[in-house]
Parts: sequence; structure tokens; C-alpha cells
Amino acid sequence: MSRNNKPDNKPAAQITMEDVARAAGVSRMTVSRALKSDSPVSPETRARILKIVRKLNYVPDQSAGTLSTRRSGFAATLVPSLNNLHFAESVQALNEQLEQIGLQMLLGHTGYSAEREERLIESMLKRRPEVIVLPFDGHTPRTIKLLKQANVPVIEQWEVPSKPVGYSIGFSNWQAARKMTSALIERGYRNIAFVSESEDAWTRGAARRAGFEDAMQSAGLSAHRMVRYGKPPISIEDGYHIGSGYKEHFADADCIFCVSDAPAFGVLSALKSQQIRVPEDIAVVGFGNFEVSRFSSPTISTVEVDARGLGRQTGELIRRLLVDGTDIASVPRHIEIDVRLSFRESTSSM
Amino acid sequence: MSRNNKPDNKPAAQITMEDVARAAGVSRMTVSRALKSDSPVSPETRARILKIVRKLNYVPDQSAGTLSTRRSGFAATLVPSLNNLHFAESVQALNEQLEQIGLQMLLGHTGYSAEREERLIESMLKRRPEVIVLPFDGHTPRTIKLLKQANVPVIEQWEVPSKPVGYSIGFSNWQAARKMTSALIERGYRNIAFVSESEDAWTRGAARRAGFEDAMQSAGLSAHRMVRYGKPPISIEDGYHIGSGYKEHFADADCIFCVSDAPAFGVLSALKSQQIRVPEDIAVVGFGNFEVSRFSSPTISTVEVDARGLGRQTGELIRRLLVDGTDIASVPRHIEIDVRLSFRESTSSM
DNA sequence: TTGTAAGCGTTATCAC
DNA sequence: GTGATAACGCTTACAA
Repeated sequence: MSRNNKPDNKPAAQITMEDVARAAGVSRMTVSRALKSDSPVSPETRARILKIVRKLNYVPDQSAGTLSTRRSGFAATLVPSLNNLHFAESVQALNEQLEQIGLQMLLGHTGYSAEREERLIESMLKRRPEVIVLPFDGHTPRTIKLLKQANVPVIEQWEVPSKPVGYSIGFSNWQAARKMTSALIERGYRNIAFVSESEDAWTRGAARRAGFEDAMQSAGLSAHRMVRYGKPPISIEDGYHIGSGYKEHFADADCIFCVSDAPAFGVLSALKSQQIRVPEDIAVVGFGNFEVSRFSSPTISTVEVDARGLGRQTGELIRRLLVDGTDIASVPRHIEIDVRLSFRESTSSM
Repeated sequence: MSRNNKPDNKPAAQITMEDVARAAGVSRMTVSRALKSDSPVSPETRARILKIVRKLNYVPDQSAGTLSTRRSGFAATLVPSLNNLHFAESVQALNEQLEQIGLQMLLGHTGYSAEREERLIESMLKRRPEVIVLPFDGHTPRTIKLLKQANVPVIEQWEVPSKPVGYSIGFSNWQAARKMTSALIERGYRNIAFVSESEDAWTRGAARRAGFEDAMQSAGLSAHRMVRYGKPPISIEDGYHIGSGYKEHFADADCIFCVSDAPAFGVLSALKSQQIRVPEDIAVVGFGNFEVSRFSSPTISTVEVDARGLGRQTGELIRRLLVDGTDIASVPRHIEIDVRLSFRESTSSM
């Protein structure tokens, strides 16, 4: 689709370095140097130039700079969805780091779709990002090819990829869910149900589900109580809907393990409105440690994941990879994010 | 801070249009035309060129394109914080629209700081955005100057600016809070307290506070029950903290009106843990209609704001401004977003 | 410390 | 329908 700003389709002339140079009676190069704090320019000329820069409100055109230096200053960043405080927080923390490094984030959301991810990457590559950050949720073969050909560091987040494209930062969702499930079994729960999205192929939600199944089967228990509902990201409302079907889904269950805190809160809400007591009648467990689960009543047991920390550490990894003076060979290929189980009021201690 | 990818500091050579042209036995221009669907190229040559493009995995460098066409394809977008589902949803909705128009979002968060906003705008202007979207929370004089000089459409969101820089889309926070307060008074509440951030100068939170005060005073009631706590964005946890000081703050109040749903949920949680009944002992009201307030118990009365709709309509406004074929003079300078009061269980109907 | 010249990779423009 | 040439605004590399 074509765009224009002016009816006559001629963009307004911009103020260029040449204009500043002329006004200051120097060459473009001197202006260019005056704007870089570490370049050799006499203090007087620099002062004079900067004064003119301010007077003319000159703003350098970074497209031209990029073309010349072959450094875009972009960090391509993909998230599954912003509509999830976890991802939003990690993006915000990462963005704060990027600003310090002098990188501008290019943000896109995949909507948990590998095809959308492929399109986004394709379009972002036109901007020549210096690093690519994306969630590990399974990529298309073409995505992987594009990533490798981009010839810049690739960082996969939120998982421990079996076949990493480049760097990775995260934790094993399978392990985490398995650990929580085992802990629940240890606390005496036997008929645990699992709540997750309906279309979660390749997502980390599916890994959690598999971890749950493995833990149950290893303990000789049945993992047949599976409720699949709602497209990713599964919401509070989806959880409420599921919880409203208590008799159908959970009549013989003693615990409901949800793929994230959002549906856990919704399930809790639905159970409450049916006068079903938590944890006396049935326990509810989430995943992610969203703020809401610390203040609901009862508070929700969950798997604590430090989203801000993940974002911040991603930024630090990028700094080590891109900023001068680091031995790139010494940078770890994977950074493990700790998760811990947090038992609160929605499960009984038994 | 300087960056490099390679130890030798020489970026890898990229595949250029020239490479494709050579392989296809045509000139660069023909390749360029073949890649634009609406340019005149014979079907055969186009097919041949596209085949080579795919084989070489050629990705055009948009920096060069931008330099030539003077169109960056960027939409600078600022939000106060992503750590707020409202903003996150509006950003996501806007981003979906932008993709259709063929614009790439440049995202930054101001953290409710006018100085940060100024720095962000300054840095984004280097990318020559074709449109600038930002929250109305009061700008520095320099920010306003920068915005005007940018010579592109500016869209302020979430308020009805008294002195708009360009276009605007939103609603009057003052009016909305005033309306809710009046409705609460009509329902019999007299000693209403207001909960808001501690440092909210220039923010929309302050406008809500002022609307509350005006409504109280107009009704001959005292607006002295003000609790200010937590930096923006005020969180669930801040609300919990405030609610925990029930005796200190709310002993003689009959209703707590919170500047957003997040602290309202926190207040509710704290009251519950002190065995204070809502709405029997005291009512609680929020602002924004976050998902959580529809599923808490009791459900929270609030001012409904359609964040996704605001994002979507911002995108539509941009389309009208930038896409060919629209008479720009016919585009409204302000788009009003409807808000409605939603009374739920946390207030009694009286 | 400053300047000159030659690109960076693309597209607008004008020929043919 | 296709090509040659000249920008676009900046920085690298080298010279003075």
C-alpha cells in the first residue's frame, strides 16, 4: 500500500549536515565529528557547531548513517503477545537495557503463530537489525534459515531449545511443570487436572503440559484430566469459562494445575461463584507468578518466573555480544533462568 | 557506546540488488521494479528475477530505500508503560493496524516522565518517522517544539488535550472521573476517598483526581480524603499497601475511588484480609475496566475504557492520514472515545 | 585539527 | 519494458 504525507507527494526538504556545515563555515566532516563526542575537533569549533545545531534544530538522519557505517542500531524483538504482563515486563526491562547500549527496539508480536513470526522476521530483516530476540515457540524451517543467514546474534527466550539457533535464555518449561506436578503429588494430590490452550502446538504451554503428563505417569497416576480451551494466550475469562464447567471437568479431581496464572485466577473466580472451596474442596495452581496471584483470595500457588530479570539479562547478553571489548567466545550460549515453586493458600500444605 | 559484531570490526558484506541484477543479466533498476508489484516489468523478467531473489535469499536494505524515497516506514509510538494491560492492548491493536499499512512501529515507554519522553522523541526523530503517536500526559516545551518541527502528523492519545499538538484520540479523564463521582454521590455515598499516585504531576491520573474533587465540591462534600502512594503506574501491590492502612485512611469513609483498577483490586484484597466487607462496610471503585476487575470477588465497579478500540482507531486515523486517496482536510482533529460507568458488586445499588 | 573524495544500497528521473 | 545516471545524507579513508 502506498503512502504519502503531502498532496503533491513531495516530502518537505529536511535540514542536513550540509546546512549546518555552511552556517558554521566548516565541512560536513567537521560537523559529523563534532556530533561524535570521541572525535577530534577543536573545542571552539565544536562549541560553535553545536550551537548552530541547536539553533537550526538539526536532527541527523540515521538512515544515511546506517547506510554508511553498516550499523542499523536496531534490535529486532519478537514476543508472543503483549497482552500478558510477563512478556510486557520482559520487553520493558529489555528496552531499558537497549537504550543504554544505544539500540532501538523493533517490536513485533507473533500471536503464537509461527507463520506470523516468519513474516515479521522477514520484514524486520530489511532494517538490518544487529541482534534478533525472539521467543522459543517452534519456528518454521524458513524462519530458521532466515535467522541463520542474517549473520547477527540470535537470542531465543523462555526455553532451553533442543536445537538452538544461536544463544538462548530461559528455563525448561517441561522440567518446571514436571517439578510442580511432582510436588503436588508429594503433597497428596492424586487426581490432578491440567488446564491449557486448545491450539498450543509448539508452544511452551505444550511443553508444560507434557511435563505434567510425564510426572503423573511416572507416579503411576492418570493424566487424562485435560481441559483444553481458548486460543493462546489463554485469559482470565477462559479460565472462568472452564471453571464454570466444574461438574463436567473436575468433579473427581482434587487439584487443577493451570498453564498460566491468568486462567488459574479465572478458574478460582468461577469456583468461588459455585460455592466450591479452595483449597478445601479442590486446589488450584498456576504458572508464572503474575502479580494478581499474590493478591487474590486465596492467593494462588504458582511457578515463579522472573520476567523482568529475563528481559534485563537478555539486555546484558546483548551488551556482551555487541559492545566493544568482550571476548565473544567467552559468552555462554545459554543462560539459565531460575524458577521456583511457590506454595500459597490455594493448595493445602497437608 | 560503540558496538561491533566482528572482532575485526568489518561488517560482513551483504547481498545487494547489484548481485541479483548481475545474476539475472539485467540492471539494478529492473530488479527494483520487479520487487514492486505495481511497476512495469515484463512478466518473464520479473519471474526470472524473483526466482534469483529467492535463491540468493536477497533481502532489500530499507535504509537505502528510505534515503532515496525519503519515506522511513516508521511509526514512532510512545506509551507511559507497558506494564499496564491497557496500554499493552492498545499498542498491540495499533501494531496490527500498522502492519496492514506497511509501517513498522518504533516503541518506547516514557515511564510517565516528560524528560524521558523528550529524550525518546529526540532519538526517534533520527529515524524520520512518518507519524508520531504518544500519550497526552503533559510534554516539555522542547518536546512540543520537536514535535511541531518534525513535520509529520502527531497523535496524542488517552485525553482531550486543551492545546493539542496535532491530532488527538481519547476522552476527558476529568469528565469521566467527575461523572463516576457524581454517580456515586447519587447512589448515596458521601464520604468518598480517592486513591492515586504520589507523583502524578501532569498525568491523566491527576486529571481524574481533579474531576473527583470538582464533583465532590459541587455537591457540597469534602474531597479531603486523599491517599497518595506509589509512583505511576500504581500497582496492585500499592493498592494492597494502601488498603492495609484502613483505619488510618478510611475509618470514616463509605467509598474508595481508585485512579485505576489495579490499586482497586489491591485495596479490595487488603480489606478482605482485614474482614472488612465490600460493599457492606465500604465500597470500592476502579477506573479502566481491566480484565481482573470483572472476575474478582466482589467484581469491581469501574469506568469502562476500550483500550483495544483506541489502538485500532489510532491505526485507522493513521491510514487516513498517510494512505493515498484521502482528503486530509476532512480528517477530524479529535476522535472521542466513549467511556461508560459500570456498576458491579463492589458498590451497593442503594 | 580539518578537508576531500569516494562510497554505502536504493530509487527518481529521464532517455531509449 | 529497460537502462544510465544522479541523487538521498551520512561516514570511512586518506590527505593535508
